[in-house]
Amino acid sequence: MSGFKSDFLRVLSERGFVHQISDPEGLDAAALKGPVTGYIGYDATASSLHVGHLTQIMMLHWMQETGHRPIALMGGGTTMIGDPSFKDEARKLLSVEDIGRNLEGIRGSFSRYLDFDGGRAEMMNNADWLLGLNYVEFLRDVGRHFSVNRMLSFDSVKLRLDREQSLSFLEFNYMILQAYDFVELNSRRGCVLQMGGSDQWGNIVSGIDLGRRMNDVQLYALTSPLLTTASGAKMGKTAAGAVWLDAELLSPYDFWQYWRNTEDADVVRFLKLFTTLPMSEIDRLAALGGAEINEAKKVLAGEVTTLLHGRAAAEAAAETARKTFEEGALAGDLPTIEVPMAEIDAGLGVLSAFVRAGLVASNGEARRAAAGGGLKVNDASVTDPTASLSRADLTGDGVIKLSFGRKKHILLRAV
RNA sequence: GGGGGAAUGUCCCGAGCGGCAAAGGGGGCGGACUGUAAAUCCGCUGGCUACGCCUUCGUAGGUUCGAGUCCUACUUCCCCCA
Repeated sequence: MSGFKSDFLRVLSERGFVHQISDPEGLDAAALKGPVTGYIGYDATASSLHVGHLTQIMMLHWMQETGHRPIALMGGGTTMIGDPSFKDEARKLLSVEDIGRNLEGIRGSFSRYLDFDGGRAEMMNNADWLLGLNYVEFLRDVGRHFSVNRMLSFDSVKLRLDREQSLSFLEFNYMILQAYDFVELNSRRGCVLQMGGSDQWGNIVSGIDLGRRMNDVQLYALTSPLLTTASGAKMGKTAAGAVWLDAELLSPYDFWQYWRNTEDADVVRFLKLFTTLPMSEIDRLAALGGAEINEAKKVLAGEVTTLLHGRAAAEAAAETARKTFEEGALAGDLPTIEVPMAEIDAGLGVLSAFVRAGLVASNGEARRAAAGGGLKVNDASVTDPTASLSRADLTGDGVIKLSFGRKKHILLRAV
């Protein structure tokens, strides 16, 4: 698997980013000869990227680190269509306004990982060339190179066809547009590599074929493995939803916690993929066993959070976690909600306080959680569901600590 | 075009003689054990102003004291024949 001569492929390979490469020797040689331009596309299906995208972002990061030129391609055009790959049903079409808003949200995340100064990296948007296409012209220039027979044979649409779920003509075109993007980037920027998750293989290879047919150029594909945790769950999902990169949607503290709670079996793999620590350091951490592996998890959480939110935010998160979990003390910068003092004086029910804090979804859930011993007010279990909070529950700092389970804590601040 | 079957708790799979808030899994959450891990064991897994009330079984009607369960039409999917 290794034996690559270029820094670029050697690093990606030893850190576990490589699933498939279309022409490993050819790409290795190209990367050895000089700077290679490569891209990854991101569709604007949500207002923020999440942990599932992080692998792809790190690949662009390493590309730049090893002396090449990454392009982050915003899918302002392709998001209008929606990628049907491996989806069992069509996704709802997003409005133009939503797409625009989502793109804005996504853009910000990249600056933490890529240095855009002096054209060392670039952000582009396929809306710039896709939206103005002339239909008939496009069909004659590009469409004629695609075989429907072949497109129907791809694994990515197999699920849909097997279930005889409708695959609309709109979605069917996604692959063609993505292939066209690749060729367009090749013409515009000399881009010869497209990377992506393993589910993108078919789409990427279509672009390679199209490049050869239209312009007789040699393009390359590199995909990363689909990430799951050691126990088989998809990466980046928690009870609360996706693990967002945008601090507005997921606080740095919660982001840090997500990594801190990594399963033992995943720690080394994640250190390689999601941090920039040198391999020697990772090897050292990998040697930790038993309870000591918690140190490795803290390093993991610290490094990943630092990359995304900065050193200060990472240290604050680590400190809050230390106080909360290791000292059992009340850390002042836990997530906080504000409640008017008048409501507390009026006797705010414990159950509704937990609902207000967003720790549980309903009074009923709060009631059940209390019955199961899962609710705590200032570290004391709630046994009476009809109890109310009062001024007397306020700690010295004027807050009440609400805990659901051992890991979720919210401060209720009276104002 | 003809014939047969199926849609269940808005996470998924899946049982369901006309009395059902609806079996059982998975997943998730909580508890115990640990190391803020995994594995294991236990509990919970419609809503509410809560010994009662309200809303749920593809959609819309109907029969019935009462329907997820029976009838009709429609929608979507699966299988067989042409």
